[in-house]
Formats: sequence, C-alpha cells, structure tokens
Amino acid sequence: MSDESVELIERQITDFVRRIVMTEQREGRMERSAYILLRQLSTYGPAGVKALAENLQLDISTVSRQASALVEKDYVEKLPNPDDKRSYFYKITELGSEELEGNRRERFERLEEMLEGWTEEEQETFGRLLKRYNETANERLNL
Amino acid sequence: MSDESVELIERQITDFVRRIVMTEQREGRMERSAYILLRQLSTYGPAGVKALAENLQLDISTVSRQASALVEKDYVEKLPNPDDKRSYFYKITELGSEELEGNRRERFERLEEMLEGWTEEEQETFGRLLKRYNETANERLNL
DNA sequence: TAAAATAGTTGTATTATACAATCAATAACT
DNA sequence: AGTTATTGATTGTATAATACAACTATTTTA
Repeated sequence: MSDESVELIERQITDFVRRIVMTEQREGRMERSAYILLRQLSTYGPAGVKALAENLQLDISTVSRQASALVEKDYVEKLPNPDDKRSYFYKITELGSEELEGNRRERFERLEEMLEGWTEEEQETFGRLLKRYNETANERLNL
Repeated sequence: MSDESVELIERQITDFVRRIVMTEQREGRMERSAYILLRQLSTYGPAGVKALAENLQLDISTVSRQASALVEKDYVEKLPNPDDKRSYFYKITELGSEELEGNRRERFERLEEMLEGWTEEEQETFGRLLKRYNETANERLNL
C-alpha cells in the first residue's frame, strides 16, 4: 500500500467531511440528521425509536428527540403500536415526503454542479469507491 | 449527467460523512477541530486567529476558543505580535507536533485497514477524485 | 486628535450527540 | 398468579463545535 495514496486520501477526507458538515450547518437547509431520519422512514417504512436507533447507529435518546422534532413539524406521525403499548411507530407523512423529496432534489442539484465536467466514468467510479468504503466500514462495525 | 450516478453519490456521501463524523466523536481521539487547527499551524506556520479563521473558514470566535484550548494543553503557544499589540501568533509546540504526528499515524493506520484489498490504482483514483471534488468546492466558495 | 476600523475575547444560543435515571408495559420465573 | 426482570420510550444533564453579538484594546484614517 502506497503511503502517498493514504496520505492524500486522509487529507482529502478530512477536508471533504469538514466542508460538507459546515456547509450543511450554515445554509438554512434541513439538517443532516432530519434528512437521514426521514430518508430512513421513507425507505424502510414506519418503525419505533429502538429499531431506528439501531439502523442509524445512534443512541435511542437521540432518535427520540429527532423524531419528536419531526412530529412537531408534521413531517412524521407517531402511531401507537396496538400490540405493545410501550412502543410507537413513527411514520412519514405526506408533508414529510414532500419535504424530503424537495430536499433530495436540492442536494442533487448542488451535487450536479459540483460534478460538472466530470466524465460519466469518473462519476461512476467515485460513487462505486465511496460505496465500497462505506460497505467496508459497515462490516468492520459489526465485528 | 446520469441521474443514477448522482443518486448513488449523494447517498454514499451522506453515509460517508455521517459515519466519519460519528466515529470520530465516539472514539476518544483528538477532535477533528483540534486536529485540523494543529495541522494548519504545522503546515503553514504561526498565525493569528483572524488568518486562521479565514483559512479554515470558521468564525473568529470559534478559532479563538479552539486555540485557547490548545494553549491549555500546551500544544500551541500564544506569542504576542511585537508589531501590533492587539494580535498574537499561535505557534505549534514540540508537544503539539508530536501529538499531531501520533494522531496522523493513527488515522493513517485506520485508513489503511479500510483500504485493504483496494488496488493501488483504486486508491490513487479515490484520492484524486476526492481532491477534485474538494478543489471544485473551494472554487465555488470563492465566487 | 477624534472617529473608524481591526484583532481578539467572552457571553449567549443552537444543534447533535451520549449516558443515566425514570416510567410504563410486557415477559419470565418460580 | 404474583413478583421480578426486561424492554421501549422519554427526559434530565452534559459536552463539543459552532455562530452571532457585545465588548476591549489597539491601530489607522480623515
């Protein structure tokens, strides 16, 4: 493994992560956390905080608060679980879906601007390598 | 531009950023912010909070606090600027350099583990594409 | 020399997060 | 069946990184 590649990647990753985190905070856009939670609910359907916390790899309390915030905004509804009165299902609402979709489109547009001038192949490769990295990270987590 | 690529990349980027941010928070390692500030001082030499804030694209007050925290730990010294009594130079210390270097090595090791099994070419490409992305982001910021 | 600009610090607020305590409901044990 | 243990969720408290606003002490400018 070449030291140069590792050095370059390390450097680029810190910069990359940092910029994205900060840009997201600044622009008055939907927060990363809300976006990710909504996306989760939209993709995998209603779930309780415990399951969500596991999937998102967050503390239950964190998800509980995030979910409450989304309920406040009417982006999700909190439905009692008839089979277990301790628990609830959080379900994305129509409004939440619209917000999510709008946000997604915004993110896509910004990303497209960033990728202007990239060849189709470069884009494909970038996506593939990021995905591979993520998959490895997931595996390593579940050791 | 293919929608699929954009979608894939968007998804992978959110996951990527999220995981890195959270992993860094959890492991009791030097914080991202401290690492980046130290790296800046190490690479470009002593500077005052204003210049640092500009380079790092942070609010001056944020850098001021970060720098103070590093002074507390003796990772940097705060030297008065003889030519302007309002301002200071923050300079990385020997101890700070050692810490930075140790941290860097740790990060490299973890990254190497993540990149196990990648070909030399894949690594090189990943680094190159991240860099390209970052450079574009920098340009766009300075519009 | 008085007013304006500048470098830095500190107070206050927000967001995302974790851990601990707690509550209510369900499951397990004897 | 009745007591105890476990579980799903919420809420209190704490921390880290950040921004904005108010302020102080200098320096520059008009």
